[in-house]
Amino acid sequence: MKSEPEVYSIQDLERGGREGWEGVRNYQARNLMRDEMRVGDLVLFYHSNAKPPGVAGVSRICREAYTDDTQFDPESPYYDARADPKNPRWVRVDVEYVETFEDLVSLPTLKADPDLADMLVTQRGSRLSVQPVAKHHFRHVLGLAKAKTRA
DNA sequence: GCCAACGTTGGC
DNA sequence: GCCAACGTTGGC
Repeated sequence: MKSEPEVYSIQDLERGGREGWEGVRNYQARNLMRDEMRVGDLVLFYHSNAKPPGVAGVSRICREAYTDDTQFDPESPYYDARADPKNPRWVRVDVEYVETFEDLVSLPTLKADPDLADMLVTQRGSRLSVQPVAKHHFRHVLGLAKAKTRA
């Protein structure tokens, strides 16, 4: 899951412990949250629009998809005038803090790793804010993070 | 249902 | 700040 750290970072999650992942306004991302994410699933927390961008840590799904009510709030930046309270179109999940990597695993690092050549986030033009991660990719990224921590 | 125009994302 | 990628909108 991607977040701009200036808006919401892994450090914010560490402080708060838990957060509703609101504001996703893309159908593909929504469908992933609604159909794939289950309590206990681990999440790579990615800092986008950062210098450098990359995976900053790990979080975990602690509540499955439910209505993202910011869609009905005209004051919210995530307001969607077309959303119908009787048939909400956007959902959020809740995530909880797991860990912060000692050093962020940067996008250039991910892109340079042949084992991650087919990971979605390393693909050109990959801008989906919620992406499925293959188990072996997940483990590999954790391995990179641990290696950095030991060094 | 096509597709051009437009808006957003996000790396660089 | 630029711009490639790509999603959405709306005219037809």
